[in-house]
Amino acid sequence: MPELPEVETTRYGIAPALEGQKITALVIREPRLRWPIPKDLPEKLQGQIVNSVKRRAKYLLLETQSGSAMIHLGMSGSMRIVSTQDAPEKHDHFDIVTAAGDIIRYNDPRRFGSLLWAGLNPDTHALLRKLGPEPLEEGFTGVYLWESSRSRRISIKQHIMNSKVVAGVGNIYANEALFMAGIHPARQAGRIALPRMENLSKEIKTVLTAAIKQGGTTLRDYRGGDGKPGYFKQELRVYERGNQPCKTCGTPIKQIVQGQRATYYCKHCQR
DNA sequence: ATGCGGACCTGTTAGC
DNA sequence: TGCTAACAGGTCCGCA
Repeated sequence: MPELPEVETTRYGIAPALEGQKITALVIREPRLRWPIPKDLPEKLQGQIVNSVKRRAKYLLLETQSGSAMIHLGMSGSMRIVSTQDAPEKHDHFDIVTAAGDIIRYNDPRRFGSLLWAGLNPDTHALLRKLGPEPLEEGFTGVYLWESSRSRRISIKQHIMNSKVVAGVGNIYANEALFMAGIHPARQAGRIALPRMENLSKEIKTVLTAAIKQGGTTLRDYRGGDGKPGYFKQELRVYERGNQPCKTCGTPIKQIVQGQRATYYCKHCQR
């Protein structure tokens, strides 16, 4: 499911039930996520007040006085707010219960997600320390992207999907941004000139911002924290459109595999 | 340092 | 209709 816009949509959905609220319990039903949920996490969280819900890359950070809980949704995770009379369903791996009586419930069929503890300065956590800049912040620019790619022989698509380069650009939005920027996804990152990198950094920001505005992209079963699907799917230009006509020129969209991930592009519009 | 492939899981769909 | 294989929104790790 979730790329950056979907994680951001989830953040909007769950923040009102968490911010300023006291956590009365963390109920774990299945600790075997990508990394096991730490055994001492329930006692760490119990009694803590959530000051704010933030996002770094695709991690949600629940900030409390003593540190932050760090949640990743993996490929198939989602969170929703339920109440005490709602029985847990299949793959509902943990609940965060608040003093107001809300339950923030985590569901993840593939269990690629995680729930970890990050301490008082989450940026120093091993999983966050090496991340590149946030794509929607000022530190991510065409100059940065250009400098980060000199002498790199990897394809531009794999380069922008590398979380050390920029945090949180996943497969859907990498495909879409490259189409919007008119750049062929297989082009070597180190061979793209600065003006085109300026263009690409802008399109990454534009496509992510537009997707957040639409509540994310619902492909199969994704729902935001408020239970609504995302409406960005109708805006997709190339993703999952193999053999269908390019919305700009009509040429059939090509589908290839790069780094074991599906890539879609228009061979006429992208060079 | 860089790049590649494998690994972790379950559910859905395409193909025979 | 039913079985099997391929594929799916992520990303870390180990090896060459």
